Amino acid sequence: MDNYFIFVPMNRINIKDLAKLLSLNPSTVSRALSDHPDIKSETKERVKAAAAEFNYLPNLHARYFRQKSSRLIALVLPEFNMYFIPGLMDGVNTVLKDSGYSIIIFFSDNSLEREKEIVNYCLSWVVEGVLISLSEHTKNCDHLLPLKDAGITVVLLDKVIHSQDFTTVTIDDKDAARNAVQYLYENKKTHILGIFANPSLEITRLRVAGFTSAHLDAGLPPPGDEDIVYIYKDTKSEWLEAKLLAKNYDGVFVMSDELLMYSYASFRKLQLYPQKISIVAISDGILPIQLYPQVSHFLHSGYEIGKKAAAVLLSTKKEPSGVFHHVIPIQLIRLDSVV
Amino acid sequence: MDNYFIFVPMNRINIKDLAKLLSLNPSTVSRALSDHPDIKSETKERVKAAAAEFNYLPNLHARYFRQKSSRLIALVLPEFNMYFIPGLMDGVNTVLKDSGYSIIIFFSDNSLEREKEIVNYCLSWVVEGVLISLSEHTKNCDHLLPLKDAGITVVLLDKVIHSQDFTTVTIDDKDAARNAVQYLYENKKTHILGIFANPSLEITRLRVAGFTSAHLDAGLPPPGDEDIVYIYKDTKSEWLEAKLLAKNYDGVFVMSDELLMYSYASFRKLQLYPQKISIVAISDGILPIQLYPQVSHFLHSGYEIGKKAAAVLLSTKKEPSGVFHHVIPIQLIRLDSVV
DNA sequence: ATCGTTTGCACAATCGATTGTTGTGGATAA
DNA sequence: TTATCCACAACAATCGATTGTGCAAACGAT
Repeated sequence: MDNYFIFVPMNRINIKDLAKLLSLNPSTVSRALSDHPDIKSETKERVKAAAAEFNYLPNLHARYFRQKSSRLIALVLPEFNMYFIPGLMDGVNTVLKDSGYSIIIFFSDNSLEREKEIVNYCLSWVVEGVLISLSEHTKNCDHLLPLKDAGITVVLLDKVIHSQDFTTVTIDDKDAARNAVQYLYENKKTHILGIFANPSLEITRLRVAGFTSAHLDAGLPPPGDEDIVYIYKDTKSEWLEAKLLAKNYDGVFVMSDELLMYSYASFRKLQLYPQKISIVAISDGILPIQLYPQVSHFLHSGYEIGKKAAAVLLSTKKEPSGVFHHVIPIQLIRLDSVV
Repeated sequence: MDNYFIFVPMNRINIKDLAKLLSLNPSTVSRALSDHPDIKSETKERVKAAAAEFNYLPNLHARYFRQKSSRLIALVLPEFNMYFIPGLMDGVNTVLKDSGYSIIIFFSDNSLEREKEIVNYCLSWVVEGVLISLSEHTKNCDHLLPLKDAGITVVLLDKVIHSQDFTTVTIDDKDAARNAVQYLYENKKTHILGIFANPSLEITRLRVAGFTSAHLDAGLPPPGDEDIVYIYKDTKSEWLEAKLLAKNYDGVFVMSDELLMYSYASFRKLQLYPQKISIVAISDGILPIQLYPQVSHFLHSGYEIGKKAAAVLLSTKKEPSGVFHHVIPIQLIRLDSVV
């Protein structure tokens, strides 16, 4: 008298069960459900009715395993920030939700090692496409090549490294920074401090380049080392405040929402803004309108980048093509902060 | 002379190829890679070396298909808001990232129909757990029962409906609202307006209940219909402003970040805040400190809820247990807004 | 009546990995 | 010497769905 324990009540119907119920062959059931012309319509209806009645749902692992596809798109993000990422995800989801693809999401936590692990995961899951925003410790895209070799479409977005191997979707970082400075200059600001993130990011280097070249274009003396500050996570706000007071700045360029959030309190506390300086930022658009007074910015829309990247990925899958570097146009949002 | 196009360069190594290369049986390779005691260590090393050299990665569809599991957790969200969801995702990811599970994400777009579709997707993907925050049109959890029947662990979080069928993780909504009002009352505010979201949400009803009962506890007259406003997406701000001026309010309770964002401009524009009224909100904590002046709030942390829900899910999978309703403690963050 | 041609379905192989069972050579014990 | 056992791998079935092929019945044309 053994004891039998039933751990999982297997009440899940598969295609074989369904076939048995209908006295048909599984292959017939499969073809009926996918409207194969070989199956007469009466049979199709019987099969579909039974499938609905018994709540048959195909096992996608089995299906995609056989079909050598997965209908899975990986979204790989370096971290979760409040500003840019939500819009990006929204944009990606908007494009993919009705395409039959599901989104599998990974966070690299800004670690190259983890990014490599994730690449392996993507290969193991046989995903059909990868949307990736790189970690800040990633210096090249070699670790993504196995994806390409496996025939998996890869699109880099936002935090990218330009190369001839992978398509990218970004804003024109250099141009955005250049325009921001020019906008300040047009409003008679000539002493401009630039606040930037980690200089090892391509996105930072490009924005610094734009910042610098705009000075030259405007006939201003090029910014000195003291006019460009790089802020890391552990930078003390006192240090920034000293920089702010070191010169008689009349304009500030802030390269991201995180930095705007970080530095805004100092502007207010030192009574620099709006009294003495004007501010222009590059931003996703949410934070600047929440602040008081608001901040003019060049709109760097995560939503648009996400939408574009997902769309590019889908169209590349439909019709393979070469490597492109897509640039999302930016847009000046004029608010209070430049006078 | 036909033309042959090679669409996908199949350079992916599977376990059979590896076995052939090593003159071994696939089963031996499989056991070697998983350190089965039947395989001698010399063979194991040969196999592992070859696997590394040829970059062998297991096909997880095949593996999990055979093993009847998937190592996939579904995260189902009603929409993407800037305040609560990012923290929630961060919390979920923090717990799951090292557990061997991958996160597959779905957005219901606040549609019950889509939610049902997603349930089917979860079944089709044979996910091992579902973390779900319900859509605002969801009135009961019947559509989740198939998940339960299939033996899939389900945890409702934040936007939930309490029932005896599913475990939930929330804050004590009623208590949070009650405490908020009490806090205002302790600061001598006696004419309080409550700003609430869609009254069909359980979360709204609970907070309204707390709002009302706190009046009674404090000996205040219960709030009239005019003291409770429900704001939908298309509500005009003029309407709210009329309400704000209709009575001589000295306190306002705002039930969420979205509503705080929505109404804050009106408070400022009408010069009610900080001049005439005090504000207390329930918030994820980000927005209130960005506003100027800042807003005191009861911290409703998406991060904590996400972490807890994911942890509960994992522990339930390890050791199945009954239905629990977990409540995350809230915490008062005193900032400028109550005087 | 005979020979195609459809029509409609069954049969069987297959995807890649895991796992229960079987088999073999060598060492040890009887 | 023969029987027994163990270590190590090979063999084969299996998961659920898809898909190439085979084949009988039905039909039409000659």
